[in-house]
Amino acid sequence: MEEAKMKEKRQFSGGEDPFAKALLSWYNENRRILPWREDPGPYHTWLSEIMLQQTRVEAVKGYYSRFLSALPEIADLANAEEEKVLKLWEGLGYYSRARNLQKAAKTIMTEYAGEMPKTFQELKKLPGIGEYTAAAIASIVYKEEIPALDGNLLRIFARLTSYPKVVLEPEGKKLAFSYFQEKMQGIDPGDFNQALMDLGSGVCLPKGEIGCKTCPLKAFCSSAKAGNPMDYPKLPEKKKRKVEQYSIFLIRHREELMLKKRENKGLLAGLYEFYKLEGHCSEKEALEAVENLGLRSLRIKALGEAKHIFTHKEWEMIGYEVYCGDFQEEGRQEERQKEEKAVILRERFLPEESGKAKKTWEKQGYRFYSKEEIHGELSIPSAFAYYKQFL
DNA sequence: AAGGCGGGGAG
DNA sequence: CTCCCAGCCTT
Repeated sequence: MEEAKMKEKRQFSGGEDPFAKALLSWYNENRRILPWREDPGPYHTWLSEIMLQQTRVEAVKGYYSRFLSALPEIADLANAEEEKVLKLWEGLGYYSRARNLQKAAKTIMTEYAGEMPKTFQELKKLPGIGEYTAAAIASIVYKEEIPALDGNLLRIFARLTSYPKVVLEPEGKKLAFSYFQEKMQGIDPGDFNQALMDLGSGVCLPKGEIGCKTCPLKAFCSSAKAGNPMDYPKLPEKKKRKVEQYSIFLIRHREELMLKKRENKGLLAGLYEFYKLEGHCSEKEALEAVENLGLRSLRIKALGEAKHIFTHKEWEMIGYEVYCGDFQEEGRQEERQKEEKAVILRERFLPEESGKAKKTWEKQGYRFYSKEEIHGELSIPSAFAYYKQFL
């Protein structure tokens, strides 16, 4: 009911060009109702486009509304703690997007008087905004006639023209750009772009059951005529993933757990991780490692194996949970003796002189965090999803 | 031009 | 398992 009403409210003019007319007419009937479309504006469109980079619409919806509730205006984003922004992004992936988003927000506040720049060229200067995103914002919000070439538009172009080469390469993008820009003249460019995106996600699918029968552009499609749309787009050669092995440690002391904030660049930048060693170590080696950190281990439990697949690498992990006693001078004698009885693998007393080696973990950047801190503030990536269940 | 950078859904 | 997703940045 509500949906039908909103659709009715907007009509999309396809102009006189038959291609655009067919596309926009289809869009008018079949467009998706999405939060960022129904409540548009520079900040909303920008946020949605960043979240949607290499990410499915369904995955974004929840993050989008939660993010906007927490940070409703660009100024709120600019002034927020980085930790908070990352927490809002936790699990969404490509975390540099979150950092760049906030960096750009700060730039907008200081260099643009708090107002989003309004042209493709200016938008593209902001961190995290590349060719596609600048085109998307410029066309949707400011009606600039620029095709927003994402995976959908490139795939559709390749099929429409039976493009014989890899369309993702510069030459293919250039041709696709000209092709669509010519057809979007005189039409709302935001609608044109989004119509193609919806067509790509609902009809002109990458694989599976392709919807040529219902496609509004069939009459214009070279590969459909030839009967081989699935031969396009031509794909680049794929590369092998590198496999890495790690041992993951849930090191507990009293009610706290040892974690480290990762470096601010590279893989999973700025996120938190468990104590971790390269390679798969045995239970015995695990205990030695813990003791080398300057900790007194009481119990160890194998948590099992887990695998996480990234785009370009693969982690094979084994995990241990290690309970640690108080450090040397801490704790009462009585309690310690009780703890020692709980040792199931072997007993262990740190010699007094090893007090010097105490807290080696801090030198390596590790710290103990409470459950409240971990759940409320720290962002732990999904790569550790299997071990997060033991939190 | 090539490679790094997440995570998840679908076939 | 493979492919791909409203791509961007660094080298």
